[in-house]
Amino acid sequence: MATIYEVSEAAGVSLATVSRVMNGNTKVSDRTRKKVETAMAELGYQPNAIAQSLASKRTNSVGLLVSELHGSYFGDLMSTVEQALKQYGKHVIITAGHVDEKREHDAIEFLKSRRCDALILHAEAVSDEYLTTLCKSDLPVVVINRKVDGLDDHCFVVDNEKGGYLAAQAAIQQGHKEIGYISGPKFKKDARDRLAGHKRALAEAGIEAKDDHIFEGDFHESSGQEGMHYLKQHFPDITALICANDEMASGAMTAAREAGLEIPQHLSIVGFDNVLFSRYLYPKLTTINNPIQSLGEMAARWVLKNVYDTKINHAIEHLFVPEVVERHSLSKR
Amino acid sequence: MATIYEVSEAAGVSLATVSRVMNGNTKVSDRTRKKVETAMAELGYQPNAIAQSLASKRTNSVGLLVSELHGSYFGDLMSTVEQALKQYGKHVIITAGHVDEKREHDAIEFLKSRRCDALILHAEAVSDEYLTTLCKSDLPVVVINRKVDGLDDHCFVVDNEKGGYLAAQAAIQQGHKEIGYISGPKFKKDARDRLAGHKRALAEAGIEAKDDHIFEGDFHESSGQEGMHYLKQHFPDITALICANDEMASGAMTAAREAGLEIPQHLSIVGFDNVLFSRYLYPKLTTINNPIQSLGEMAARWVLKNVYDTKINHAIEHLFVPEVVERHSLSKR
DNA sequence: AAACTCTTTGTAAGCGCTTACATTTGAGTG
DNA sequence: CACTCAAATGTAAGCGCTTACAAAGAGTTT
Repeated sequence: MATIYEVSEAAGVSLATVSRVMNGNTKVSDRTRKKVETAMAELGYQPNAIAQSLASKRTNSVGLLVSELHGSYFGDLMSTVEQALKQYGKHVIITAGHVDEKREHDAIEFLKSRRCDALILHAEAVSDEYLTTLCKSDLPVVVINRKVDGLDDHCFVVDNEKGGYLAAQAAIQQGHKEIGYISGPKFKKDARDRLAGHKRALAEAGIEAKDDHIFEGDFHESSGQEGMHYLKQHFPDITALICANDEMASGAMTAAREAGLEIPQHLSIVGFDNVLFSRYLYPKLTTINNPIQSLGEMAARWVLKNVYDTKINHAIEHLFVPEVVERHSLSKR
Repeated sequence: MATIYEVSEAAGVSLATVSRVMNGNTKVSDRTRKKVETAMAELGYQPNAIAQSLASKRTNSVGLLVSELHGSYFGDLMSTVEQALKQYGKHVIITAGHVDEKREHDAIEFLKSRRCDALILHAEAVSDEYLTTLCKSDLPVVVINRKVDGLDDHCFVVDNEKGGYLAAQAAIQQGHKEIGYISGPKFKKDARDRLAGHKRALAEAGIEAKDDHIFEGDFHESSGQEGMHYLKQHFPDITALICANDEMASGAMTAAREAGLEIPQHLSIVGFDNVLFSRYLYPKLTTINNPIQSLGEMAARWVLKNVYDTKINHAIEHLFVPEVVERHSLSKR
């Protein structure tokens, strides 16, 4: 593999000049530029990004931490972030934290050791303190889908409380009064917020929020099934079920059907997130739009603007408001 | 950020010694090791992976090219590969090629410029020649889900022809004779192979393979819907529909239902891939297991063994055989 | 105690680039 | 034609590590 040195020899110029035509920032006369470019082409020269990074202290790569590498939600996130950055020649290095404190921590350390120019974190398990320290360091960091007090400028969040509120409200407006809820794990802030919104809506409508109508799941399909079993067994009179995400809603639908309940005739179901597959469920899932793609795009823009000084016209927003996506799994009581 | 130099000063040893305790390959006395480790801890030292890579000519990262960053299929692939490599301290750098020749090419060049130690490619658009040249270079390369003549040792594939055969056979065994088929895009080898298997099964059963019973989709959900519309309109008498992947099967199910067809009573549907969500469709999708995870794991093992000299016990296989996954979307004629 | 091993540690030369600074070039002046 | 001054190019010092090789210790043996 040819090095810059060989190119400089072949072109009869100095190392510095070759470097200059590569980076295009300083002036080089047309004639020498041509010479260098020919030499590069002849040698099939490809700059060594590692060496460039070491010398320039810039890797042109941004680290992205997600919880999992699979699943619609993270797929959408990764995809948007990558697209947005690639447009400007920046690359993402993706790692998974698996919602485990140590693994998230390790993943972040890995990204730091790779000398990413910035970090975009969908961190669920590490502490607020850790994130705060991280943001205070000179490595630019943004946090997705999590609000940390004092770090507002670094956080991109969706109003989960409002989303929870909207979901419940939608059910209430359809005349439902006995409403079950399958929550996400309570140690997660977004799960708590969604539940809080849910309760607020019930309270406003004068419906008593019974704690045992709430089943705590883990955001995975299987816990949606478990939740459905639990609710069906203990509270056969519920007419609507609200799930804190679409995966659990899908699980609940399966379980409901197995129990002989038709959706939405016997039981209405509302999800949350509006992941891609929610529209392919049967019946198509009524859900709350979680603009994860917008979050990802904003985070990417923030980085482009604040780290790479890219001129971006769009304003940068930090709070996103969810909306109800009406489909077919919710109907009149 | 502390450097190795500061650590060496703090510990009162030379650079080389610090490097030695980091890499743990050469002997260092316990006493100095302790001293160095303390110094590291005190300074919060974190090795600069970039500098390490430049000096050692090894990045401990392997490049992974996928077509998309979203979708179950690639999610599963990325996830498995990452897990397998992480176990041994190796990392993946993921890029997307978007099934476009230029973009795939660029993505591969990017991975090369990042000096990955090896490449795992799910390349669909670049030419066989390009891949062959690549494999001949001194950068270790393996190819997933694509067989390139002469590169057998580098390819990990599933027997798509057999899969197509099995899907059709399953339908035939249930007494179906009028069978529709929604194919993947014909420029893709795997799509062609699956279709070839399909035709072979029909031929063996003495069923005429009518070309207009075959709709060419693009492996995406929407083309499944289109295919269903087309078939329903032109060949209302088909009783079974085989789709070249699960996404299209899901689209077809939606379209079928909208057209008033119940599954599997009016129409049986068989998919291909057995992606995660296929079991959450309603009815649960009968499909062909595409062991993409095994492919990913094998590819990772190959790299560990051949590039990193890791001692791995398991044998490395190159050809995987698909199986029918019986669920509820296929029933007797 | 000298001679000889085998370990442990240090020295210094890169790895392939970038970039501050110095030097050269050459067009534009009076 | 000597004289500026800006533009183009070159020089060389790193960036933070690894690693061959040299040197120094620490035991052993005679």
